[in-house]
Amino acid sequence: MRTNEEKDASGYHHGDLRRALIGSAINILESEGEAALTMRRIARDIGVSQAAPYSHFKNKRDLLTAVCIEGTVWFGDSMKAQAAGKQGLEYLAGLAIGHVQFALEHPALFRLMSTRDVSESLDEQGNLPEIFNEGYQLMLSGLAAAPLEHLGANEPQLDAPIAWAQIYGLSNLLIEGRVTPETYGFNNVAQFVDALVRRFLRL
Amino acid sequence: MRTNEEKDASGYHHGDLRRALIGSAINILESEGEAALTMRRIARDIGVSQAAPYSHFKNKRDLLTAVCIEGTVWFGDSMKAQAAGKQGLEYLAGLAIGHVQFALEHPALFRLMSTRDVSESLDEQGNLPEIFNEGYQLMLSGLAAAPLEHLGANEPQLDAPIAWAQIYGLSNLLIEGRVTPETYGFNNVAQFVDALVRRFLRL
DNA sequence: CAAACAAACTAACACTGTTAAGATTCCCTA
DNA sequence: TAGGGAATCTTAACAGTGTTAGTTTGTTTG
Repeated sequence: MRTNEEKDASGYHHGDLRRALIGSAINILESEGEAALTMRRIARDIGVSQAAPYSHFKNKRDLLTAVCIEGTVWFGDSMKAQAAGKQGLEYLAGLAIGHVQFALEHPALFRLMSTRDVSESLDEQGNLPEIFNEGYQLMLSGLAAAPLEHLGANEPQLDAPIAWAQIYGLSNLLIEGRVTPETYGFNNVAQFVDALVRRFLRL
Repeated sequence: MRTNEEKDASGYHHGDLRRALIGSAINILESEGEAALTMRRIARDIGVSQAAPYSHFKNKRDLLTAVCIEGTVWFGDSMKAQAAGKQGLEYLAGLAIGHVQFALEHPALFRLMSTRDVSESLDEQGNLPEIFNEGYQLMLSGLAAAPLEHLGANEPQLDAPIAWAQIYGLSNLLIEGRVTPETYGFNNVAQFVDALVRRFLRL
C-alpha cells in the first residue's frame, strides 16, 4: 500500500516528482529570484533530466501556476495567523498585517502570484480564479466582523474593494521599495505597517 | 548645424536609432505584451541588425529602463490632464483618476514601470529613482492643496503613503482583473473608479 | 510471465541575450 | 581638402532557454 499524500499524485520512478518540482521551484524562487527560475535549473537541482518536468506539467506556466496555488495557502495562513484570537477591528487589522507580512517575507512569490498570465492559466484549467481570492474572502469576513461605519455609510459594498486596494497597494509599494519606513520616521517595517493599517482602519 | 532634439543623442547612420529603439519597444509592448518584447524583435522591426541596439544600450534592462522613463512622462501627463483646472479635493481626485486611467490604457507599460530591477538599473546609472516618483510628487502637491482632515488629524505625514497605496493598489487590481466594475454594479470602469476615488477621498 | 502503460531519458529544434571582430560612415582637424 | 579617429552598424558565434519527438526504463496488471 502506498500512502498518497494529498490526492492521487502517485509517484512512480522518482517517488513524487510533481511535488519535488514545485518544491524546487519555490526554493530557487525565494533564494535567487524569478530570473534564476528556469525549467532546466529546476530539473537539474532535483537531479532529473531537463524534459522530465514535462511529464507532469504541460509547460512552464502551468508549473508556475502550481507554485502560486501553493503560495496561496501560505498566504491565507499568514493572514489567519495574525488575526487568530482577535475580534472586530483588531481581527481585520490582523488580516491586513498578515497580508503585508507575507508579501515582505516572500516578495518573489508574492510578485509571481500577482502575475497576469498565471490567473489566465487557472481559467484555462477550470480552476476558478477564486483560488487566488482566499485573501479577498478573508478580508470580506473581516469587514463583516468589523463594519467600518466611516466607510460604509452609503454604499457598504464598496468597502471591500477600497480595503483591498489599500492593503494590496501597501504590500506592493513596500516590496518594490517605493516607500520605506525610514522616510516617515519609523525604525522597522512592522511598526510602519501597523501604524498605517490602524490609521486607515481607524483603530 | 545639427538640431539636437534633447541632449546629445546624435544620429549617425540610421538617423536616430536610440530613439527608434525606444519607440519600437513601446509599440511591441503595447500591442503584443511583454512576452513579445525581445531585443531581436525590436531590431528586426526597425530593419537593423540584431546587435545594433547594443551600440546604444548596454543590455536589455537598460533599454527597458529608457522605455520606463518615457512612460513616466506620459504617466505624469495623464495625471495632470485630469487635474487641470480643478482645485482642492477635485484636483486631488483628478490626479488619482488620471493615475488609474493611465494604468488601464497602458497596462503592460505600467506593469513594466512597477518592476523591481528597472528601478535598480536607474540607481546604477545615477538617475535617482525620483524619476519614477513624479506621480508621488504630484500626489503630494494634491494633498497639500486638499488637506484631508479626516485622515491627517494626528500624523499628517502618513497621508501620502496611505493615499499612494490606495491609488496604486486600485490601479493594479484593475489591470490584473482582480476586481471588476460589474461585481459592484457599475457598467464601465470610469464610473467605478470615479466612485471609489471619491469615496476614499470623501468628496 | 507477458502485455500495457506511465514516467523518465536522449537528442534535437528554434529561439533568446550578449559578445567579439571586422567593415562602414561620419566628423573634425591638419 | 585629405586623412585619422571615433562612433555606428553587420556578421558570426556562444551559451542558455522552452519545448517536442522518439526511445528506453520501470511498474502495474491480465
